[in-house]
Amino acid sequence: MQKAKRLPVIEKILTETFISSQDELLRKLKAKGISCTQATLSRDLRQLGVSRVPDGGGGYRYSLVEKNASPAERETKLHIISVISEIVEAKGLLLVKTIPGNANATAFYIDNAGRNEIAGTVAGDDTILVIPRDGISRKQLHTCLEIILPGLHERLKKS
Amino acid sequence: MQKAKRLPVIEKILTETFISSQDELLRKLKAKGISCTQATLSRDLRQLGVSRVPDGGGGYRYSLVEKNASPAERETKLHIISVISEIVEAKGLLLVKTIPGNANATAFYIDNAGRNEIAGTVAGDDTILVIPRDGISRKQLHTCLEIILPGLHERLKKS
DNA sequence: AAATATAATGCATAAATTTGCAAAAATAAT
DNA sequence: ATTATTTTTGCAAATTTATGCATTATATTT
Repeated sequence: MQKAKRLPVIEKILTETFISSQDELLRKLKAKGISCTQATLSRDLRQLGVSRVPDGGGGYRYSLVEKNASPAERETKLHIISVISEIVEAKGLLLVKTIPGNANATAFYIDNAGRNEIAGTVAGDDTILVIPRDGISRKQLHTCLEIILPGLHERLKKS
Repeated sequence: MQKAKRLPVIEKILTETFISSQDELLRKLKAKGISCTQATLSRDLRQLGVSRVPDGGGGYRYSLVEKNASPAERETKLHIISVISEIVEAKGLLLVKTIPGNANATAFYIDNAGRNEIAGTVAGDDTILVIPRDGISRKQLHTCLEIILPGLHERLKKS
């Protein structure tokens, strides 16, 4: 089971390289010491929300649309991550704690990540309640969280 | 040869309907009286710059990213079209005439359409020079123009 | 208007992607 | 700790998409 380590690597490769097929991605992963099958990549790409767009010259490329957003947006993501102090799970919900006054901006960011796993959020001043959609398991929620805000797992406290 | 009438219809269908495969699109087209093969659609979609994105729930959908832009953006397109008075071809270039003072905004719009066929533009006060990339035929240029600013063909004067 | 060059398409086939199913791995529950 | 669940994956098969080639229709040139 190496999905957790594979996804971030895939994201990285996609933002740095021009990839036009899953087999090509497969080779790039192998080169980085990660091995799986193309079928697995097909599933990963879908979960990551990767789309395939015409490259404007005969071919196609896989694109992590959100990541290809403006530099300002990436900045925001880093900023958001830096502002989160702690994450707690309770009653199947997620409590995200931020430094005072930053809950709303953070909640907005989470809402706009466009993740199907999250039903919605409610934010106070320094705390956000993230409500998962019915049928989403803790595991799925964690993976989702890792996708929109990588590296936060470490700050996650089990209740 | 019905590509010219097919492309706009495809665009319309894609903006109005949730399409998840080329065959599905094929059927929708048939229903509208346009018939072709899946192979042709594959080529059309690429030319239109249609991408395939995860729908957030197990499947994929074809999406005309630029069209799915904000209402404000569509407004802009309509506005741009309304502001163009005439198009003339000369020396393999395209001269787009606008009402006074609107050339720059229009040129900006054309530049940002992200069309590979166009090398660049130069705008004065009411005239834009559109420079096609080498190897692009007049036909290709026309199709390209029709894609970014539909309905303008009628205003095109041959030199 | 002929002749020549381009572009559009279908057909069949190749290539790429997705998916059902079963086994292995990981997580949660008792 | 064991047992029961859920998740991850590979494999092979099914589905979907792309493409080489030949043909017909359009456009350009002379």
